[in-house]
Amino acid sequence: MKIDFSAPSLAVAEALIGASVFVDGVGGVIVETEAYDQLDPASHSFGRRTARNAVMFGPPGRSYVYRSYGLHWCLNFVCAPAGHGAGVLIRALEPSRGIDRMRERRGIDDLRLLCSGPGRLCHALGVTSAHNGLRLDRKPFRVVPRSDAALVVASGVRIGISKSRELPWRFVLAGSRYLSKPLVLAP
DNA sequence: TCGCCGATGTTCT
DNA sequence: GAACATCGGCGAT
Repeated sequence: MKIDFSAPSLAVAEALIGASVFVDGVGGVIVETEAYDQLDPASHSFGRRTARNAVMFGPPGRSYVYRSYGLHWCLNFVCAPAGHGAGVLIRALEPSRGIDRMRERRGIDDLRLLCSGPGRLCHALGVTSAHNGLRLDRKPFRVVPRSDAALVVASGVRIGISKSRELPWRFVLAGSRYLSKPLVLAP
């Protein structure tokens, strides 16, 4: 089974929980995602196509990397058919491979803090603007679908946004200790 | 453990 | 000139 990135962002965000992502062999299990799309005021692709969000309007199955608050990088997977401006923000991983490399880059030891946040995981995996627009099925990326059919996915409201806060478009691996923040259910 | 706050670049008004 | 899909440090509890 492969992940179908041409599906809507909500479906992809749910399907990615329990999958693994690696950049040059460094990465882990995805435990937290958020869906965004063109009709969503909180999305970078809301409204019209611009230089920054261009990749979101391109073919699915590519990375969209942007700078957040002038300091951090954030990694998204573009999804839905080309032109839809949809994507999934990868918010947290449970580290599994290249842990020493991650500790080196992050300058901390605590496994739980290595990748528990969108900025943190990009730092740990070495993701920068150089990765913007790259295909996810080629080096340096590798995305492995989940194998555990029994895992439980929970959903709640997204984090750090001011618009469309009520939408339950955040997905997490239920019970994971590697989330950026606890899940908050939709009102 | 929690919450406030500054850092800092890019985008949009 | 304001807002922002964040993080880490600091002081208060």
